[in-house]
Amino acid sequence: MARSADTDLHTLVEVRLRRVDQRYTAGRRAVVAALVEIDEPASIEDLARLCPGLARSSTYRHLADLQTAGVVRRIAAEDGFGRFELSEDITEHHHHLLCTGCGRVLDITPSPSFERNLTNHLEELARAQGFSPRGHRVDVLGICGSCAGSDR
Amino acid sequence: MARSADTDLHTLVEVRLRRVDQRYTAGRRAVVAALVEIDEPASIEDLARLCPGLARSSTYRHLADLQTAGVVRRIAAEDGFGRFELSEDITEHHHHLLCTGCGRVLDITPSPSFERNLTNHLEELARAQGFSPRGHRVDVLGICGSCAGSDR
DNA sequence: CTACTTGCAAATGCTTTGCAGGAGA
DNA sequence: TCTCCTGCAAAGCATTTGCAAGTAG
Repeated sequence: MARSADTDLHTLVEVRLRRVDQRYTAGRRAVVAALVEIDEPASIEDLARLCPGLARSSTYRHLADLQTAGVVRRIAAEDGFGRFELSEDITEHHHHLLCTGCGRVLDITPSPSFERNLTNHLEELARAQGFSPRGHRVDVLGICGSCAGSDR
Repeated sequence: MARSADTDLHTLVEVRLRRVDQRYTAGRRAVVAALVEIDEPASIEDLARLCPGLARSSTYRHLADLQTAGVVRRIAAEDGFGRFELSEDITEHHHHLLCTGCGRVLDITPSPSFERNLTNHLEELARAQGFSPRGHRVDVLGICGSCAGSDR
C-alpha cells in the first residue's frame, strides 16, 4: 500500500533493533511485515501462517527481541494465549474489542477528547493508591459479527 | 467483618453452584473465602497460600466450576498468569491497576458518571464494527508503591 | 446407593532454552 | 572472524485430565 510509510517503518525498526545490538534480518522482517499485514493483534498461529518456513521458536524469539526494542507489544487475550501487535508509538493509541466466542481481537480508536477525559480520571484514581501510571488499556468484551452470525 | 454480608455471599454462591449441579463443599468455601479475604485479584500462588492442604488441581477445578456458576471471573494479568476475582455482580463494577514490576493487581472504582460516559462511547465504537458489547474492562499499567520504593 | 468431589500423578500444550551450524558486517 | 541469528530437539511450567477413593444427600 503506502510504500514510503512502510519504508519508514522498517527503517525505524532497524534503528531500534540496532540500539539493542540486534540486526534486522529476514526472519524479523517477516514477523514485522505479518504484523502490519494482519492489522490486528496476531496470535502465534497467525504469525506461523503468515511466515511459512519460520520456526516457532524463532518467532517467539523475534517477538521477544522486538519487544525489547520497543517495536512490539504483547497483549493478554481472554483465552490466555499471547497476542502481539506493533507498539502504539508506531501505529497509534487505540483499544481492543475481544470476542469471547472465538478469541479474535479488533482495534478501536476513541476520540481524543474521550481519551483525555479517560487519562485524567485514571491518573487520579491511580495516584490515590500510590500507583504511578504509565499507560492504560481498554477492552470491550463481547461477540464479534461472524460469531453472532454463525451462532444462530 | 460484616457477618451477615458474608453469610449472604455464601448463600448466593451455594445457590449458583446448585444451578449447575454442584455442591458448595469445604474446598470451594476455602477458595471463595480466600478471594474475599485477599480483596484483590488472586494468583494461584495466593490461593495455595490461603488454602493450605488444598491440591492445586482442585483449586483449578474449583475456580473453573465457580466460573461456570458465575461466581468467579478470570482475568489475564500482564505476566500472562491467571488471576481470579469474585464476579462483579457480587462485588461491584471496578477496574484494575496492573503493576508491571511485580505483576500485582489492585482495584479502582471510577465515578458513575465517568462509567456512563465510558460505556456509551465504547458501545458506539463496538457497534460500528458489528460487535455486540457485553462488558468492558479498563486496566492502568504502571508501577505500584512498593515497587517504586524498592527500586531506588 | 448414586452422583458429585478431590488428591495424586501423568499428560497437555504454549513458550523457552541449549546447542551447533549459518549469516551479517 | 567475531557476533548475532536460527532451526531442531529438549526442557519448563502453568494448567488440565484420568483414575480411584472419599463424601454429601
